This record gives sequence, structure tokens and C-alpha cells, in this order.
Amino acid sequence: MAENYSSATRPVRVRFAPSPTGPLHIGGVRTALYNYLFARRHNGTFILRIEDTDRNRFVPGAEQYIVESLKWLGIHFDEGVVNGGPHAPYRQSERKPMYRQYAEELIKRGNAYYAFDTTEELEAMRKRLEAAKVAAPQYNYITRSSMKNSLTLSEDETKKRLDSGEPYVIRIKIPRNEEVRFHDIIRGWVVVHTQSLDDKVLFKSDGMPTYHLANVVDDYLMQITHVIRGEEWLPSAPLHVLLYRFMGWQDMMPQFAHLSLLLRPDGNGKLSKRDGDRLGFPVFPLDWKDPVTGEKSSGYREQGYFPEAVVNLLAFLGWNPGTTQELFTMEELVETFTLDRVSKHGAKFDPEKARWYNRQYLIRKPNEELADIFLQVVKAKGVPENLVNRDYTAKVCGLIKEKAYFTSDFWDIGGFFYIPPAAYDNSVIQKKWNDHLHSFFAKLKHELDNPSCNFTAQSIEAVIKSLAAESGISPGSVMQPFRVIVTGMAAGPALFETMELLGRDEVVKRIDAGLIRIEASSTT
RNA sequence: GGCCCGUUCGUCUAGGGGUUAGGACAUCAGGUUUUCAUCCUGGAAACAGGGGUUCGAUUCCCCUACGGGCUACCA
Repeated sequence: MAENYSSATRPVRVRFAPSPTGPLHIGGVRTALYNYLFARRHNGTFILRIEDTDRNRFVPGAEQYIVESLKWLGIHFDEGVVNGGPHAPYRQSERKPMYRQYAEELIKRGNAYYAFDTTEELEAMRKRLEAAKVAAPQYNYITRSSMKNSLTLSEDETKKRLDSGEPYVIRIKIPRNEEVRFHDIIRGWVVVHTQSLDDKVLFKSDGMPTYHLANVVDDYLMQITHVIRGEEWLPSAPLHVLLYRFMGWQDMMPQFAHLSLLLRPDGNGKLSKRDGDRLGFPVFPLDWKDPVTGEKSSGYREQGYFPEAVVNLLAFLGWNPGTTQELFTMEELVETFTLDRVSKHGAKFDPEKARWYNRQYLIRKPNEELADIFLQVVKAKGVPENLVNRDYTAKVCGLIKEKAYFTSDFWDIGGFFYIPPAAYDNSVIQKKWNDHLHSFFAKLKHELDNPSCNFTAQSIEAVIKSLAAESGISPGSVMQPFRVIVTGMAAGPALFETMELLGRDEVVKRIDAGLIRIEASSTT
């Protein structure tokens, strides 16, 4: 399908513009990802801009967290706070001096005005309107006539107040009676009547712009062509459209694409910070500790997710390629991604499927790569030096990865490859063990210890089967106890391969130890 | 409350005026396997409701219900 929004008239420039108020939410990551994919697909430029106009909500470390998260996921920027670029600075707090002139220009054009109302006065106004059962109490074309602003005050009075340094804000003057319409790439035409809009503050009394002004000014200056952002911005999009028009920038107005939100897996509502640890899945890309409260939130990276898996599963939350292909590399996503296949409705996050995605990537990873990861854990467990070995560990990984969802599962599944079982799964022993098995294993040990058995998976299997037949025992009844003796567990990777990898000496040792241990526990 | 956006299996979704409404995760059954898992085969499972428009609506329109977002000198 042709995409007229990728028109050749302007090179594609998109931005991800988070606010450094805390760790980057997974929904924000998805927004960043879609922006990135869109930019790459159209050979465009991807910009990271930090929207830190609210000094009260600034959280130290949050910007660093955002940068690190996206880097981990392979979402790279062409311009922005890290790389710099032709439109630096990319931090709005550092762009502070640039905004005032635009707000004042708006006043000059009659599209904005000074307002001197105090917090208390605003509060009182809202109370009054609520008491009068006004449906939508707001600072608008009606109420502004009874407030303290440059529309109600005389020119002299306004000037006097400004000169005396009285705090003021600049508000947009929403036109009284018209329809604002714009075309959203994902939602089609969106129409809002100005009667439902209020005179939003554009410029705050602390000298900083609000999001609304800063975002429009920066998008204009940075020549942004497409604004791909969360649905929470949809209600204020008409305000932004008005701003472009009032500034005379309508030709430069970017196209909008409002993404639906990520919803929580259970019940209702959007995915929030709390849900993750409550429901047992991460809501953040990386671990985060709040610098003030000390509250910790866990991240995908530390939970053992691969960045490729996170990218893949996030891409599919609200987008699909229209084929049955489920697994996509970043490159494939770049080739395939289009905004017209992004769904309009919110998506509930599915932790099960997230795990499934990780597993798909885990299984496909080369054993050597997994070994490099697992070796870190192995080392930390203090295992014998000769077993802290990449080749051996790669083979271990090859055997155990099909049982795992995460590399962090590896130790629980395959720790016995490094340390003999400290305890047995007693349910198996109690259920399956009998005196015949005792003599069987004694004989088995003997045969396995014989050099005529070359101790490959195949030969081990042959020995067990023939010995079982000889002893009149079904092979099935010895396998479980044998597994427990060797690994301590009732379930695990293919046993014969496991034993081959463990090696003759170790297996023989474990049989000896097992016979002694089971003997001891049965006599007590 | 007001405004805006949305609604296909439990979940993510495909589809689209006439289809056996497709796939994936999860789930169930059978098979393979020395165990668990994988894997294979199969099953159950959805167009929110009501009105239109139409020869025909799940698909287009309207209403209702439900869900979500916004409603700050926060983004």
C-alpha cells in the first residue's frame, strides 16, 4: 500500500521525546521502537529529545536510564542528547531561552494572553463552576472574561503588573466556535470542537514553556515530519494543531500518529509501574531504583530477557505484518513495519507470550553465546576450576536450553553438571526404589566402569538396556531413579547425553554416592 | 460528569458485504520420547447488544453498553 505520509517532499524526521521523571515505561519503549522503525524504513532521522520542562518532576538518573535502555534494545538515535546534532541542544531545559519569543509572538497576533490569576483564584473559579453544575469547569472563552488577564485588564494595568515582576503565565486564546480537524495516520480524521478546549497555559510563571508550546516549537525547529506518540496526547492534539496554525507553520505541521496504550494483563486500566512486580513480569526495560524512595522495579534485562525478544514482542503489541511470521529481527521489522498496520485499540500485555518469545530466541542462540552468559553464573557458584570451561559449558547449554525460558533458569536446570546433587528428589526414590534396584545399580556401575564401554550416549543406553533385560527389570523403571542419582532431579535433559557429558568417572562416583545415600536413608 | 478514542476466540491479532471467520500464545486430547520439556496431530474457543442500509451484514451508518484516555502553571 502506498504511504503518502512518506512523501518525498521532506526527508522523514521523527523524535522520541520522553520526560525524565522516572524509569522508561515499556509502553514508552514501544513508542520509541515504532518511531525508530518508521525512521529507518524511510531512511529518515531519529531524534532523542528530553522534555524536562517540569523541574518539579525531574528525577536524577532518569535520562541516563532512558538512554541506556534504548541502547540495550538496539534502538539507536541519529541526533539527540547523546549524539548532538544540528539542532542542539536537545534538552528542553537547555533550550529555555528560545521559547518566550514564540509565546510573545502569539500574544502579538492575538492568539494568546497574559494571565495573573493565582492558584487560589483558579481553584475558586473551578469551585464556583462546579457549584453551578457547569459540565466542564475550565479556563475558556467564557470564564476568561471574569479572570485577571490581559484581556480583562487595561493595557496600562497589564503593563504595570508585568513591570512590577508579578508572576504571570501565558495562555492560548482558543477561538470560540470552530471545528479543529486533523488527519491521524492511525485513526483517520479526528474532529474536535473548540468549545471543549480550554485556554491551556503555554508559558509558565517559572519562565518555562509547558509541554504544549515546547513540543510544537521544537518539532517545528527540528523539522519533525511525523509525530508518533501515545494516545494520551490525542485530546491535546487539536491544541497543537491550533498552535501550528497561529504561528503560521501549518505547512510545516507534522503528521500525527497516536498509538493505543498498553493495558494491564488482568482487569482494566493501562499498564502501570505497580503491575509488573505485582503480576510477576517487568514493566521496565532495566532494573531501577528510585533515588528518593528507594523503591525498586525490575527490568527485562535483569530478568534474563534478550533484547531481541523484547523488541520482537513489543513490536507485536499493536502491530502485525499481516503474515503468519511471528519472529522478526530488528532488520526484518525495519523492512516490514508500516504505520497503517498499527492497530487502533489498546493491547493487554501478555506475560506468557513474552516468555514464549524469549524462549524462541533462547533456543536459537548458538551454544557458545549462551555459554558466555552462563559461565558468569557458573563462576559465581564457585565450581571446580576445570569445569569453568567454555567448551564444556557450551555443551551443557546445548542440552539444557530446551528446558529453559531464560538463561537465568540454567543453573536450576543444569547446576548438577558442575556440582553433584546435594539432595535427591525423594518422591521418586520413595515411589520407585526397591532392593532389586540396589543390586542392579551395583552391577550397572561395574559395567559402566569397564573400558569395553566407551561411554558414549549410545553405549550407555545399550548397557542399561541389556542389563535391565538380563535382570528382568523394565528399562523404564530404572531410568527415573538413575536420573535422580545422577542429577538429583526427577526431570531434566536427555539422560544418556547428560551422562556422556558428565563423563565416566563422575557418573560412577555419583552411583556410588547414591547407593550409599539411599541405603542410609532407608535404614533410618 | 464533559470531551475524545476504541470493541473479532481467555490474550495478541488476520480478515472484510456472500469465508468452514485464519494464525500465534495459553488450554485440552492423542502420538513421539527413559523423565520433564520440545516436537507432531487433532479439539474446544470470537465478530458486545439493538436498530437501520442491502438480495445479503461480522464487515457500512446510527444508538446503547462496555473498555480506555484526557479533563494541572505534569508530561
